Amino acid sequence: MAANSQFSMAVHVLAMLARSKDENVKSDCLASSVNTNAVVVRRLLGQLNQASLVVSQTGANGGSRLARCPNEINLAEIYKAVNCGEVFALHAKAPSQDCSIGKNIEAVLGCIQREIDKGIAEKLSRYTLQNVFEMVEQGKAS
Amino acid sequence: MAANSQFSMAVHVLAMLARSKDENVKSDCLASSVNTNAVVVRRLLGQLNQASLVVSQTGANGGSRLARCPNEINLAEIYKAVNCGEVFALHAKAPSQDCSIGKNIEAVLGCIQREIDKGIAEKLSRYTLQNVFEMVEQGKAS
DNA sequence: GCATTTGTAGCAGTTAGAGTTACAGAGAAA
DNA sequence: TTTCTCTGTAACTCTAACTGCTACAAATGC
Repeated sequence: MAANSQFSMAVHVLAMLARSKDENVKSDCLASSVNTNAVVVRRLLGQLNQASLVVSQTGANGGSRLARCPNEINLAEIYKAVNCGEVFALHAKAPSQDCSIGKNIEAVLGCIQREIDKGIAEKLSRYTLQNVFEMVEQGKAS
Repeated sequence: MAANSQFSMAVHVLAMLARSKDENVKSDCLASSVNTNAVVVRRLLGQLNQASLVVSQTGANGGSRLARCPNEINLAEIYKAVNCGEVFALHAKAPSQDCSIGKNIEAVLGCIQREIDKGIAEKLSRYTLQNVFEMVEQGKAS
């Protein structure tokens, strides 16, 4: 499966930023906690920046920080920021239009897909970054 | 993203089998409707067979058919049969254990992940293959 | 000016999946 | 029994996507 670990990495990074409050955190520092390369983190921060979740600053004493309070950011926003946003993909190649099923299956699946995606967003939106941060700090997983 | 179109293909194939009732359908026929290769379909049918959703027969007049009535098969089962079953992947490489966040984030994310996956399964289980088949036949997407 | 840090381009390595060919084995029908 | 038809599966290539890395321009504080 498309092991999309971008979301996990994003939550991890944002939790680090939540811990540092208004202080800028360098991509190097984030990268070593996530255990990856600083460039990978900066690419991710670029996406989070486009979604208005973080603010970055170049230059000496630069780095990134949250654009909003941790309790004003929910996981659905994060998911949306880093994901194409579909649980499952529709047909890679269009099915045969000569077949009654091939002709209509995509519309039906698309409809179901949207419903599931809405459900995911709804569930994720119940968690704020603040909630996650607190769970992590308390070392409890629920 | 991990464009996992296996689920779409599986529903497509199973809908074709639902249409053919107890008659065996050849992988060639399924492949041409899905617009892919027969071997790809047979690999998928192997997974569906392991999940007891279809029965296949080798030899002349062989092929595949549903193992159960279409109204006794729901989409959650199909999803489970072809998917690793996680919305998002956890960290590819374990995060730094020297960081309080790195140390606990995986447990927290794992917990959230399981909750979301349960939500997806719950929503998918509301649709039977029969429902999908009828929607496709009627050419309506809801 | 100088040191530091981001943003981003460009490249190599890895992985997952799709598509293809090939062939052994099962099973119906003559 | 032989033959014809299918499935199951292995092996290979191609492609797309992601990761990791180096490099460097531009921004910014001192």
